[in-house]
Amino acid sequence: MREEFQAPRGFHDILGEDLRKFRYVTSTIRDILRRHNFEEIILPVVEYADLFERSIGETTDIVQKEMFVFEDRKGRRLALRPEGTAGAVRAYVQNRLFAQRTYHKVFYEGPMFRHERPQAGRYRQFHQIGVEVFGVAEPHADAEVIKVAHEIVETLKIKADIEINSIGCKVCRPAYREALVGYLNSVSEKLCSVCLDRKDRNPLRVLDCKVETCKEAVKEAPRVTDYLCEECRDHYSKLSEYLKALGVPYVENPHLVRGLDYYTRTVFEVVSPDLGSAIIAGGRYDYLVEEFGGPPTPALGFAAGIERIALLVDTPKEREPVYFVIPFGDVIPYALKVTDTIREKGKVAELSYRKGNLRKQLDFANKMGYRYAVIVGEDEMREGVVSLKDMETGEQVRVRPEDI
RNA sequence: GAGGGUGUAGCUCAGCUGGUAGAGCGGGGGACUGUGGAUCCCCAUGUCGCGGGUUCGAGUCCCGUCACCCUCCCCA
Repeated sequence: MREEFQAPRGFHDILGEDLRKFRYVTSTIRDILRRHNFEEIILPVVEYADLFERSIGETTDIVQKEMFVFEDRKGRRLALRPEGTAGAVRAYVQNRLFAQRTYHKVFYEGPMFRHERPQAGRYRQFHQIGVEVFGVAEPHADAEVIKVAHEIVETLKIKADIEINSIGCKVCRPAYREALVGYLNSVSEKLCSVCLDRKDRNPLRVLDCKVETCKEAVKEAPRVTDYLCEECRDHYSKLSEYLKALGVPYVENPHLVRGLDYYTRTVFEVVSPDLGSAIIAGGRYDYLVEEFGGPPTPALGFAAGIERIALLVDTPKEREPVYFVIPFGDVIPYALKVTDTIREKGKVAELSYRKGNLRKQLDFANKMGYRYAVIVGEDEMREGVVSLKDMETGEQVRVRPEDI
């Protein structure tokens, strides 16, 4: 019996042109992070499920219906990570990084898992690069983190808008929440059924609703920014000032709230108008480290969705600097040696295993996008040289293999 | 989780009211073993996503299922 397998729904292979784009995106981002002096950490893909439940929030969709949860042999509940921040905070506390120095800048890269309906740019296994800054309360850290996000879209030449907001802290959010719920009750007949439910459980998210009548109803709603306490207001206005100083364009979106419970003060999204969704998003989470057993430690970060970004980039189309060695006639031992010599010089060389006349061989090299053809015929062998042809310019010269 | 659409060669797709599978691109070979992006000729593409049903007969109709795409929800 022959059975053909398929990858499970929402899980996919990344190869060929997609992989080229993927690598282009990740290496570009990594290079930006390197210049900002972020330090890499590699985090486990599996954590205890309640790590996410307590940080992201019990009532969020991510926790309620999108986590891959399973039990280990002792019946402990484990989860495939749906995002990176919770694990990063856990690692920060568990490894006592707070004891090493006053602040830390780290980044992670890897797969995340959410059990949701696949769509363009949405997978059950997707990949993120995330950055976190631990131990800095001041808004210039916020500005620099948002600058990194901006640099990413700029460098990759992606059209995107940066939206920012502040959702306050322990001190001011309760009062705002109360005012908001009061307002929402007064317009409840205009809200969609989902929002009626949200109104009591997580009222801030009503502001985010895409239903037209809700958007309309929410226009006159009290604004978080009007309810911020002294410190939060100061933080937010300094952030704006610093972003201007850095030349980072942004728009204030008082309805931006983000879905995860751990955020405080600054939240932001980098939204692609072409995709209609966020490609990078993050914010500040000043209480999470403490909630996870560490010392009180303000922190913030963001995550960038690699697949979504890859949908928006064009990779530069260049010939790979590959030396394609074409043996022609009875010259295999010599061609083997020539290929090896080129590799010893640190260049990329491939000995052609293909059959056919020279025309076909060159045609093949051309199709593969190789930059150089190294023609090794009997004439060349006799003289101890090769004919090196630049496939881009068409120029051809005779050189000794060790001079390539 | 809800709604809708699609699934035929490696890719893009055609295939009428049911009668036993096609085109382009790509691939391989040749014209043409010593110079690529071109032209011409030839060749192979296949459990028609999978399973079941209706029928003398199903790529076509019906049901189920899986995957993908779109919208909603949510999110990177």
